[in-house]
Amino acid sequence: MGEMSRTDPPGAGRSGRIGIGLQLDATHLKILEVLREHGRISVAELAERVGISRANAYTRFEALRADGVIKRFTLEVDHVRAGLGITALIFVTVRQQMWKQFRAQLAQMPEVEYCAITTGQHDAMIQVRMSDVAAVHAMVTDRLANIPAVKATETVFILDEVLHRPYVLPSDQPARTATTPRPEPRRREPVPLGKMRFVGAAEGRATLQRD
Amino acid sequence: MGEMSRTDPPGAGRSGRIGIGLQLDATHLKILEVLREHGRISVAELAERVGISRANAYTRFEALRADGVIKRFTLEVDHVRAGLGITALIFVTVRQQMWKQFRAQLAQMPEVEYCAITTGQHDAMIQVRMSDVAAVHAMVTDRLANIPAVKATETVFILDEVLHRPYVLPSDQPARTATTPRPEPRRREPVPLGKMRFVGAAEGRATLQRD
DNA sequence: GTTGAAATTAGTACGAA
DNA sequence: TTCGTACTAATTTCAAC
Repeated sequence: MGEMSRTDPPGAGRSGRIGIGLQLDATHLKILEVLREHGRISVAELAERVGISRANAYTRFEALRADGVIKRFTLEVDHVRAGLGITALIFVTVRQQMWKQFRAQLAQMPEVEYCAITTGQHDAMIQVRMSDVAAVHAMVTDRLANIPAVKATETVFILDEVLHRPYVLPSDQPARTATTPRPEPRRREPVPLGKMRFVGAAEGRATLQRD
Repeated sequence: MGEMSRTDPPGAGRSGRIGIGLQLDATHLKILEVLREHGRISVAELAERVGISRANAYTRFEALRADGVIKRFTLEVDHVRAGLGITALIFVTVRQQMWKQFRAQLAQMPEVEYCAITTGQHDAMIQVRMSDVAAVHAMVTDRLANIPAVKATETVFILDEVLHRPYVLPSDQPARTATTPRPEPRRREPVPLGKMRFVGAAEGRATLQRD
């Protein structure tokens, strides 16, 4: 089988994309739904589950890869059994104009599973998995605190992961209700006061710069 | 190929596990490292990359599955190309003693990619992917606000995902420095004041209940 | 834990609808 | 585009070392 595709996806890896990409139809989504749960089944079995011919499955499968919709195949592990049973979220306040260094430092931290730049009170959220809580403490105080770009951190622990889907698809979106149609008239129901709160970006965040 | 393993992992799916699980050695970790990047390669090629015989690779591969360390094979998609370019985090305050309903409701929301119970100011964090910001708004006001267990929400948007590893492994952990050895003497360096802040659980969280 | 050979399955190429 | 089939190549399984 080799690697299933020797050719590198044309636009993969680049952030700015040139082509518009292929339009996903229901069959494409079905393929992604099946592969989400069974990323290692053969294309023949994939075709059977989706209800298309094998040749068609090969064509679409390769198209999804070539177009970059499918980035890579991977797997899910049981973190506890893998020896890293403690998960923590670290919210980071980044010193402005040091974003580049912040990103560079993070790239060298293999213990970080996820990092995203966010709006709101903090600037970034980091998710780490550790063997014990002491390791989290060490991570925050020794590793993160030594990064000049890090101004402050706030750590919370994850007590339980209720659900964790590899990804969601447009087909997972609930049908827009009558009360919330598409982006046309900009008027919606009055929101129960004090129940919801959107948090905008902190000042000076417009200076967000890549690399 | 079929599904690579017809036998169901013994302890998979159950939360409380009976067996202790197998002890992962360096070879196991290497296997997981390779599969993390190339979840679809053949076991033959896996053996070659890890540097072991094929039969050995089959044995260990199956052991990792049977023991539940490997939960399932999946893939990564480009969310933008898949049509869901907006990612948001919704921090939820849950009405105490309604955790069970909260979990039940979430299970019926396929648009939620991730949900974890956390310590700190809020009770849970939800990650969603949507086609546009209006959809996030609709999600929060129509879907979440209708859940009685949800007392309040706070939404932040993800501006950029700096890095996203499928999972981290013990072999990804940086070597414990001399300043931070293993959990023995409980004394560490003084932490730069005001730089770090751990946030404990809100009051009444001890009532956390499953299902 | 390793190697080698048989049996099965996967991937490719092609013409037809 | 999609389907069906035949051909080729690779993978898994099983046996012996």
